[in-house]
Amino acid sequence: MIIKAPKGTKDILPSEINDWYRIENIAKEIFKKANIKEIRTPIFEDTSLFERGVGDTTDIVNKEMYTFIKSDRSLTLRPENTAGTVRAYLEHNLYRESQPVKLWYKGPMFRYERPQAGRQRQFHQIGVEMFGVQDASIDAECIMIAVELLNKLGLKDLTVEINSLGCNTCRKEYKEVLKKTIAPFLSGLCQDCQSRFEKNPLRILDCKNEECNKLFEENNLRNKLTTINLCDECGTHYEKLKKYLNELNIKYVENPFLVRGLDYYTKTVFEIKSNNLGSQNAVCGGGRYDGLVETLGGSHTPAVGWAMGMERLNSLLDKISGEKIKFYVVSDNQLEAVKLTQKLREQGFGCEFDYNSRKFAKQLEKAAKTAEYAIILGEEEIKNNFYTVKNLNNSEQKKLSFDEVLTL
RNA sequence: GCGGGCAUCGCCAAGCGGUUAAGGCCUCGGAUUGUGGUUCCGAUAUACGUGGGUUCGAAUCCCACUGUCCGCCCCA
Repeated sequence: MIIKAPKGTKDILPSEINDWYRIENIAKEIFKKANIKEIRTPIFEDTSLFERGVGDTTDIVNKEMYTFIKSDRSLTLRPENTAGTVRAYLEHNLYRESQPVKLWYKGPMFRYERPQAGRQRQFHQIGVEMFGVQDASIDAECIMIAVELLNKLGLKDLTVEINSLGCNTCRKEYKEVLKKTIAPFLSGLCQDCQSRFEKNPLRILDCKNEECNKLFEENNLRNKLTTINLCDECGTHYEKLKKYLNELNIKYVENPFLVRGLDYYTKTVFEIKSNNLGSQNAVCGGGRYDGLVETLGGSHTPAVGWAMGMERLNSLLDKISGEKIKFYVVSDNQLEAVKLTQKLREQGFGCEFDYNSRKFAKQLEKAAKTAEYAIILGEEEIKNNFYTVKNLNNSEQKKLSFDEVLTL
């Protein structure tokens, strides 16, 4: 019996690795221009980091974490990387550096969920976190960078959705209004919504349950509840963000029901959705989390960030075909072949040689699949100290010296 | 956690109760002894997810399990 990769995990094979590099390379360029620095944090963290950070009413923390105990310590495979980044920001006193601190990361995340299209148990995110700026201009920059990356990757049919969840004060009021308005219908709502009612009533508006939806529509609840009464500050912040996005020519749709399932979001939240994915259609999600640094033991520090699902991105992109190396040595003398290979590699060229002294026809066939040029090194060449070089794209063949080979 | 679909060689597949279980791709070898990508020939030496059952007989019918995919939920 062959052991298979665990459910919801995938091997990334050599034939697809270039697809990953493409995303990473384009992202790195963009991050560099924006002066965003890379950070790498552990793949597992103290369980309490996620309980406190992500929020213990969230699905992620409630039922999706890979948690294990090792010598009396409860550890958890990171389900997302904002909490870990904030932890590192605090642990290494990054708040004492000049602000804003702008960080990016990429790596595997783990959530115990039922796998389906665009959803795995181990998946990869690339993300950005920016600390220390209250002004909406950084929310705009954050979204701008995400959009730039998606555009550079050549993605089409994307929709940027935005919303504001308000800060703690206005949200508290809004929650009361929500609860008052929904209370009469509570018994008709689904179980999830019933438990959300106390813990996190904001999420009720997000419910996709048919009966809940019916109730909402019959009583026009959604429209009544759409407008969160943002306090002055939050209202201005949101208006400012929209103004920036308009000026930056970033098209967006306001989605008042965009309520994220992570507890730490405040004010701005956004998602970028693709129409070419299945039901898991968010390629990018993020928002502002002004309270998180404080929740995790720091002083009040505003922050914004987003994350993208790399395999979702990949599934939207054309596959890149494998690259060829420069040279392939065709020879019936393996010793000379490997020596030439060594010399060429030392000069910085990709080179392979044929391990079997088989017919040149076979070797050439392999060469054509592997390389741009075949270097034929037979008795005659060795005796007279030259190389027969064949361009495998156009079949041109020349007799060259070693130095001439280097100019190819 | 709840629904639904699917499981035939490395990949794509035909087959729908009695076949030596097609075919294509890929890989490997060969077509008079140093030249590929086209063509031709051949090979991959018991491939029907697993375990039960029905039947004279099952890849084809039934059951269970497992895997996978698609939805719900949630999210990236």
